[in-house]
Amino acid sequence: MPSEALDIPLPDNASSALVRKLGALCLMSDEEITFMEGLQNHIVDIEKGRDFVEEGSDLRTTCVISEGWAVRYIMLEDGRRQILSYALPGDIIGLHINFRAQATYSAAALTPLKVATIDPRRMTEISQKFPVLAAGLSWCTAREFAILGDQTVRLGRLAAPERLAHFLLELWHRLDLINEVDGTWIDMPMTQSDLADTLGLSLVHTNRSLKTLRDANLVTVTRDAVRLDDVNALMNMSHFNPDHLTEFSI
Amino acid sequence: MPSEALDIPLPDNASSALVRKLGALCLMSDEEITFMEGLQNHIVDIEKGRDFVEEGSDLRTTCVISEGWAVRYIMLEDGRRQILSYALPGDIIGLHINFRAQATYSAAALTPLKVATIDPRRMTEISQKFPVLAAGLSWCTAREFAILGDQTVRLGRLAAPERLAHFLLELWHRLDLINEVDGTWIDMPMTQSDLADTLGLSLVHTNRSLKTLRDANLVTVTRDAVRLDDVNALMNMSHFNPDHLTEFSI
DNA sequence: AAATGGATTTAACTTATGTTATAAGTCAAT
DNA sequence: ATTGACTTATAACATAAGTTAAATCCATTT
Repeated sequence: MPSEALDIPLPDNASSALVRKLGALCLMSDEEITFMEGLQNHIVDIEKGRDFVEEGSDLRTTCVISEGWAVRYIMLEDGRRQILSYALPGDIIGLHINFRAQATYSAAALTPLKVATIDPRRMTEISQKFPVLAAGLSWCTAREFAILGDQTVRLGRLAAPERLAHFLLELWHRLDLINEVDGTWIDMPMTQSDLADTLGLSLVHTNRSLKTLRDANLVTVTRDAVRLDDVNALMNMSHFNPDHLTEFSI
Repeated sequence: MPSEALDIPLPDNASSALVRKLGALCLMSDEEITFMEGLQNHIVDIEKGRDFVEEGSDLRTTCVISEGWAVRYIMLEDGRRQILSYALPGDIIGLHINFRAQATYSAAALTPLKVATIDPRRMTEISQKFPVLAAGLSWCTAREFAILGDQTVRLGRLAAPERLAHFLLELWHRLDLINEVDGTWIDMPMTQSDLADTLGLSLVHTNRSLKTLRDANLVTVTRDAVRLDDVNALMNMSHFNPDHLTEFSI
């Protein structure tokens, strides 16, 4: 209603995930929406499991996730792997790569992926020409930092079942923001092994922790989804602070 | 030499830590240096131990560390604390706070601190008017992300003595970049309890890990400093990848 | 000089998590 | 249907890390 009065079109479902995400927090002009959509006209398909950023290699492309899920991760020489973050639709990988020659992480497709690849210099262009978009991207950056902060607490200070609960809640909130949840069901395209590498646990202990939550009637697990059966209990046990994410939802 | 030929003054020791840091990677014009220094004309002193950012409270100030060390941290209701990152001279806390009402972390002074407080809108101004400075700040952001990524690997996948070695190496490299190391000596203004909250360990186990490194002749520890006695061995045991930081040192 | 309080160090014990092994479930390809 | 590769589930055992407690060390104040 207010948007009609102001003649500013709210980005609809036909828009890219990034524009929908940014549209949720700032009123963009037609010109800005058009520019942002135009940035993403080069879409590539990436098959499930494929690495599309490799640590140490030249990184000269900004990737906007259009459809599907990706992970950023670091692999040690001895095979240990740590997943750094999940990139969901609308998320950006490599927003800040000016001056950077080499990627400090790898990225892989957890599902079949559609990615808009953008010349990072065009992102810089945004800051100069479109202050509202620039603020939107700055907001995305702040949000990334908040998510990484929570990830640090999770790994550093939570016990295994707490970590799992905390992570599921984060996913749920993030997916909710982009309208990809169905009630308290969450897609789980990753294997328990991926989950282990996310939570800093062994595969076996990840499975044990999942069983702990199941046995406490906190979650229901199916092959490729999880339902949060008691969100409050999960929040309490894991000290999850939704403010860190919902701050970013207006 | 090249800088004289081009009539571009290299920022000297009289400059702020941030300008020195940025000067190490991009050639700034006189105007840019002056602007950047002018931004930091409001310096406040913060006593050791004081909290100067509090999670949940309004955050409307960007802080540039001018002298001293600070930590960003998150505290759980039950007293568990996790340090998210260290802010050293030249580092910025709250660079991306547009739209953000509330801090998602707290920050405290590890040492007596001199901090330049800046209206975040003036930082936005930079992006529009000074492309070189904007690129410099983007570089700072990318570096933060690389450091947080390493922190995630440290907490998620390294054993206690590995974590400690890895962290010490990170500090050493970061301090080296701002000329605050003396050989392989590193200042250690934090207590072992702070260290524990950094590494996601208990105080006792942090102390044990320190002893492990001491007994292996890898480090020498004094009251307020640590010497890295065998950098190569420390790098090998902790899988430290200096590229993640030195990428940022040209 | 004594006293105080914080920081470090170490020991003894408990617990959480990792490791190895094996079985069972699932899915895709034949 | 049958295989094979991957994934999930559990058990038994080993080890790393947490907890509690107490002693020593240090810096600061009295």
